[in-house]
Amino acid sequence: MPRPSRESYGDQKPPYSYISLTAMAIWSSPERMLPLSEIYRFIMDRFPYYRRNTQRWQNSLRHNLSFNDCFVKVPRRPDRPGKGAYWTLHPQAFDMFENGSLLRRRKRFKLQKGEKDNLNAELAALASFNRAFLARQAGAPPPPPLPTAGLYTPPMCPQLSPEPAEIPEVASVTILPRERPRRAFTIDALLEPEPPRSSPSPPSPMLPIPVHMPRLELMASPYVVAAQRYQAELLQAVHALRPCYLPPPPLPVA
DNA sequence: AGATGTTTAGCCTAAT
DNA sequence: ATTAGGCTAAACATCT
Repeated sequence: MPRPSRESYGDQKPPYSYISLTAMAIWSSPERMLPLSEIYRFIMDRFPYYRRNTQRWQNSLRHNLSFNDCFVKVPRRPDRPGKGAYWTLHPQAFDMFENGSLLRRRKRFKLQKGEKDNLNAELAALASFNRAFLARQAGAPPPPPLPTAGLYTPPMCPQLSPEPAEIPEVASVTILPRERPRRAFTIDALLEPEPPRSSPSPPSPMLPIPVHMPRLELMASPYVVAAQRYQAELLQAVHALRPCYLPPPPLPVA
């Protein structure tokens, strides 16, 4: 059976739920996170059906983003102003779909109360860090250009092939075992120098999970990695402003 | 003002 | 019959 092409649904409604469509969009992006407008654009580009009645389905999609724990809202980094936050997938939500099929979910992804509280605390700390950074910047001369002024690429985030694989397609995705964030998301913790890295630990076993997605390797926690990375960049800038008060910037996460 | 985000509610369908 | 997932509408809040 030939695999259906990207546009094969034509003006017909594709058989994917909004959750699936949103997951596809997020997955297709190099950073594994997108602002709402980009999610809309992805869906409209690939599925002509959604070029009509935009108000209706976009309302539904926003409802899904807010309602489902599988989507995580990441505050924008302060040097990337714009409307709305970035949306990403919760790393534990990757096996939501039965047999990896995007056509049907295995079960609703629901975080435990404590997990949700922790996540919210992390993200709130991140947001307040951003506010503190902007406030500091407002009262000081602008910092030197940040090292990665262009496209932001999380270090552990592998790139898709330049032309993203057709979506959906059967592929094997490897999920790295969840690991603890190296730093807590508190201002104090972020202002501490990064602890020395121990010798590399032996590779952990991979957990192969078949899903209908482009081939890629997923890190444990995209938003955590992304957030840590940009906080490191911000700290470099802050350090340049107040060199006598702050510890040296963390080592580049290469 | 318009875009974005949150929440509640009701209806439908499929699975259990 | 009950439950869960999905879709839609709508009211409201917040942000740019």
